Amino acid sequence: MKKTVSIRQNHEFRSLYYKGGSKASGLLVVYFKKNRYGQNRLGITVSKKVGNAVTRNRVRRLIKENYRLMEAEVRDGFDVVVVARARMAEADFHACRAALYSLFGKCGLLR
RNA sequence: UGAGUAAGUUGGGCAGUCGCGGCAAGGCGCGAGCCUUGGUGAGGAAAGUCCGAGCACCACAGGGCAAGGGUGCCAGAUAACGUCUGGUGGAGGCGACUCUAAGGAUAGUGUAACAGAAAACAACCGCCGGAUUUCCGGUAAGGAUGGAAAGGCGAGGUAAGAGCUCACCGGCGGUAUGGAGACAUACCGGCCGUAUAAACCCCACCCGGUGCAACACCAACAGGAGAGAGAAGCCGGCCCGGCACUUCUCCGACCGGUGGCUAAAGCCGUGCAGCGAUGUGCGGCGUAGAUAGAUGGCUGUCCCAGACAGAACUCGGCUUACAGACUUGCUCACACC
Repeated sequence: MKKTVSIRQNHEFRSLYYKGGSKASGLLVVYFKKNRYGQNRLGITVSKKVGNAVTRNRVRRLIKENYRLMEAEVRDGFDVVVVARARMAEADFHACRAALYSLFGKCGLLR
């Protein structure tokens, strides 16, 4: 199984916000854009509005884990950034999973 | 048993399963890297970044003074501290115990709103004496104001009063004794104008600045500087010279890579010294090191249903947040013997 490649550079995030498509729900916002690497890259943004360091870590892990589990069903060749909104602080695994599937579906990222 | 007080420990457990970061071993690959196995992987506050150190660079390179900042009862502990320990004075509590920014008001300056006559060379009312009515003098006992009113309270004394005199208490100064010291106790003296120094200030002691995004090394592109050679391009009739080309060296240095980066004034047990902080001997352990940032998800199960909260160079403290569970010492009340 391939490891999840992450997006790191700030300019890449900004490029996605500026040029990519996006869909939002109450919990999450997804930005996406076709890239030229032939594989997917994931970036996760959790702002300080969500909570303290522990809460942000938990949210980041939830999103990462859910993405990992559904990665096989996602079309290749996209950069995706998932932004957590404030309400994610109270969300559990299943809520996160539902939101992520719904948004990815709307974005046309699922096979 | 109840109430309290001080100190300490712990900070969901177990099983299955899917994952993540270092490390080690083995394997595959020219290599970048990949795979397998093993072991390891957040806190008591990791937090706030408030003090003190190590370490790094910059500045000064010796010393003194000034400025600015900090500390402020005494003694000790410590690498150091604004921390800690043991004391002293003061405050609170029946008590165990707790709290205390606790030098100097006789170096000087300032301030003390409102009220009040007066807030520090006190006379408004009152009281007493003399004039006789409107004034002069004495007086801090009483009234009234205030957070504070000229040591407190009682007696003597007096025209009325007053530390004017005396006893006790308090404060100040001196002497003696005890103590390492802060201080304590006793005696003597005169009765000495309050509070405020987290007001200026005075005194004593201490202090250079910036921080791991420090700093060191490796380094691509652009750019800059220098050196050498050439018969060969351009300017030129030719030489010199200049420009361009090529080679080398140096500077520079984004993104990036490596180091710094974890063994440390370390932790556990125990003996000795000390009231204690702590020191020291012996034995054992050697315990995260990421770089967009690793500790998580799911399922089952148990219980008292899980608080505050996430390492980012490293230590010693302080401060703040915190559900619950547990241990020990001591105090008070009640009951029993």
